Amino acid sequence: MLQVAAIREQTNTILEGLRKRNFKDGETLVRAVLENDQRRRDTQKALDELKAKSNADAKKIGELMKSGQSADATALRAAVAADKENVKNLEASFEEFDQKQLELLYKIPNIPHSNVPAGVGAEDNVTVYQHGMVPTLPADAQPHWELIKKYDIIDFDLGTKIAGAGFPVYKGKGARLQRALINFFLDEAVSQGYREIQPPIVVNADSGYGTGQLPDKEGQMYFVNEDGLYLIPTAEVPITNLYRDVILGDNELPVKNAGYTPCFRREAGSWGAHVRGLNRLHQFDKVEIVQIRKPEESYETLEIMCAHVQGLLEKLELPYRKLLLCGGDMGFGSAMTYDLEVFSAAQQRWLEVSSVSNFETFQANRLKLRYKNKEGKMQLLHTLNGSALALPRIVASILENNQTPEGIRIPKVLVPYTGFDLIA
RNA sequence: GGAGAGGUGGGUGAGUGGCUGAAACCAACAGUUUGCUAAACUGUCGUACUGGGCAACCGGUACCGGGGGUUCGAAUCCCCCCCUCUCCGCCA
Repeated sequence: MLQVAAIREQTNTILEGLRKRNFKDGETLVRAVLENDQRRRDTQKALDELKAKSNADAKKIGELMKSGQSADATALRAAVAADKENVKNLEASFEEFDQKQLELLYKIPNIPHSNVPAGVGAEDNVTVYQHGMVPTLPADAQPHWELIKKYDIIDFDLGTKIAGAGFPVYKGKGARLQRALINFFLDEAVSQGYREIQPPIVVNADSGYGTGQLPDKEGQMYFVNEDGLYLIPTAEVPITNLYRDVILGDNELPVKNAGYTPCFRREAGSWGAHVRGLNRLHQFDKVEIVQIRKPEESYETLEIMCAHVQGLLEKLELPYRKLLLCGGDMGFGSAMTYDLEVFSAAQQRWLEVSSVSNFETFQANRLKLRYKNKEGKMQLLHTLNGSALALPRIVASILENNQTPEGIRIPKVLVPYTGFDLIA
């Protein structure tokens, strides 16, 4: 969430940023924040002054009683008791303004970085890099949802039977391929200096608010009502929340964590034409990389993280393109996002396999994640994260792009992990 | 799930209803001294919001697991919740 001070002091910059995002209610919300902020501060001032008076009076009563002037003490006591009612009222309205402020701030998305192109949707994203040849497949090439049946490696019907649609069962070499990819991705991350983390895959509400899934995406997470826990939609949530309410020392920075987790998404209302097979699931596997950086380093880090992901795709021999998302297509909390898309030959489509984002202070502000800078001043840190990588669409692409008359060819780099080089 | 103990500043840990935003020690930081390292000594050493200077600063308020309550006044008393530890039960 944005800082009120920023909204107050750089109102025009903020409004401009929201317009770039094509965020409709920007003007209204910002105005409401400013108005509420003023009232909140006025109330606090009045409240603080009244409390200061009461505190002083209370102290005086103690002194009077000690020196035996109990008549004076009793009189003063009555006066303070009268102030108490006012304190209560002021407290109540302050509470209201404070709560209102949070509610308003929760609704305002992050401000895009100046390099982010304007635009309203996917068609305005900018392709900044493209790599690899789009393979030409034989005329009888099949999409992955056919291939998985042909080779009996992923079973949607079984998943539907034991859980529901969107919960596939991986079998034999299909399961082995999953494990190979997870291990490969983790090894690659560790070799780049990331610390491997295995977090819980359920989180409490505080964590959901910390990284911004709540209240924004309440209905998109599975919720365990009995215990008040959410199934994580991405490892970003637990791994970033490790640093909720943390003040990091200079020697603890930068933070580079990576973790594999299953991810759970309800995907309510998002099942459309292009979601067959592995393209969209309720449960999938992902290795996530998370970095926490000083503000001045974060954009350089964003490029480095992107390069890491691109390296993975190149090692897997997949043709991909790198998109710089336009203002209108970015996630709520992001200041700049690159999407990486792999070309799926059999579907003739680009599939998003990774999203790498710099959140600047947007998450850190909610998380209260800070450090002391050289001048000894407390400062919010920048958080970044990226998928490195999400498995299902990678699997889909490998299956489709690498299909041969003999079977599915496994990328060389994975063979040590799978123990086989062909799914036949 | 049952019984008991406990949750205080980065850590250990004191705390009588007003003199406590909180002792002491350790750690950290700055300085002094010593030929270096070390030691010793001195000082600094929570966070948030807020008012003013609109900068190094000064003031106010709040915070001693969280939330309520009693009281003129609560870290200290009462209630609820959460968490940790020990023992028992159950169990991968």
